[in-house]
Amino acid sequence: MNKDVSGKQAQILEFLREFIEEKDYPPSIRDIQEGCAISSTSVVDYNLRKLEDKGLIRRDREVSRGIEILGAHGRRPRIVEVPMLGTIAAGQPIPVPTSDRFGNDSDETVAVTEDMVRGKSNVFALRVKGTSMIEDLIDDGDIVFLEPAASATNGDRVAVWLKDRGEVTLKRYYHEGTRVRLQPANSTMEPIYTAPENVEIQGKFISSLRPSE
Amino acid sequence: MNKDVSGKQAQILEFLREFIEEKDYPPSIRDIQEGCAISSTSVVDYNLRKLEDKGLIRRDREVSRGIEILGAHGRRPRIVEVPMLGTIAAGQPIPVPTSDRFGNDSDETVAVTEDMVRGKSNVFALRVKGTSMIEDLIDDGDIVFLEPAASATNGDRVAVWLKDRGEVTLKRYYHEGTRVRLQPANSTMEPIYTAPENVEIQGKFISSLRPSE
DNA sequence: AGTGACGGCGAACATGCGTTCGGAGGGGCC
DNA sequence: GGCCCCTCCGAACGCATGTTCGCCGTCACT
Repeated sequence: MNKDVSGKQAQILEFLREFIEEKDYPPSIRDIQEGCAISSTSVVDYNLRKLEDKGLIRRDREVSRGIEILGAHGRRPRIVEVPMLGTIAAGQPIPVPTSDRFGNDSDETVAVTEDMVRGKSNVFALRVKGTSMIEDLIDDGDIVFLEPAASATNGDRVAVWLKDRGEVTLKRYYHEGTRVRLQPANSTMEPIYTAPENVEIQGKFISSLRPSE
Repeated sequence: MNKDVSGKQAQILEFLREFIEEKDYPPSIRDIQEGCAISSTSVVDYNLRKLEDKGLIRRDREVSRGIEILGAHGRRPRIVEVPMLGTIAAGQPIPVPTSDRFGNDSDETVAVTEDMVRGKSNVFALRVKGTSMIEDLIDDGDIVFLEPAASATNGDRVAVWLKDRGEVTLKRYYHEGTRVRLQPANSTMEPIYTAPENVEIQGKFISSLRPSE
């Protein structure tokens, strides 16, 4: 079978992409017919079957507009909207992310492709203020994605709540005997030493993103 | 008018999101009816009109499944597929991105939200090999997005083709009198000095992305 | 009680839309 | 020519689906 689509089939495929991009729902067979100047719906059907055979689209039979583009150029990467809960590393407390997501609609969110938060489900985002993690390549203004966590292993980058100071900060976490060392990734800054009871881990670092201004 | 949807309308909206997320095309009114355990199609229609009045969805009348979710939670951020043309900073030449995009379908691409390449149209991506730009927060393994360019102003981060070496590298560009200085952002590395005729600018840095492994 | 807005019901209607079918050119092959 | 395979036509068929319409119960207000 001719694997590389050509002519009419390529045209239909292209039309599919444009239509979906524009309208957010797939075209009907007759939409395709008009859009590609094809004389009969059966020709469209015929070529759609071909495309389906070649694995380029998937059709839900008996369902209006039940066409879905497959393959690298059709499969839309999943987008996740991550709630942006505030700013970190400069004093302000952040609210603990509630598992109750309902009613959050008015909150600011960042939309990212799902590979930024791979696998995780309750991810939240914080905007970084300051350069204390610069050597971990996290700059002022970057966005970090965290997953809720209550504990960490040494070396993890975590958002911690310092009870005595009433602030939240992003640091590397080291439990050293009877104390906890919160290590900035910035050689001009000193680590924070404190008692384990004074720290409350809020989230674990997943990934960071530098918004292109 | 009651702006905050509740009960049945919220349920329908939620069903819409889930259905589209799963199937990639909108549900029919009867799909909604079943999915939300509603007794009549007219009730669905009634509530859809309400939702439309409130500006939460858009309907294409007389069109099957012509429902589109609006608002922050419905509008999918645009995704752009950027061609990944190769690796940069360790010797291998990269092909010049051709303006002829046709037939590129088999090439590897990265899908990112459009804000990573804001405004630009012919962006391409390269995977960074090495740490020569580490102080610009570009690490080994990062992906950089570049726009085609033939010239640059001092301080720009550019991908340049070094004719005598036959390689491409990512550096900061400084034109200094009769020579060009290509400055790594890594204090352990020395700049490259060369003649202007020897360098050919291939692209200008737009943004970088650290894939979460 | 009367009234009117609101949300819901169920049936019928009119179209949208996928599918099917007989048929017709146009190669490639014997 | 005769025979297959691919592609395309046009029309008809029939289920899918959006829409309309009359009617009902509830609630607030008068």
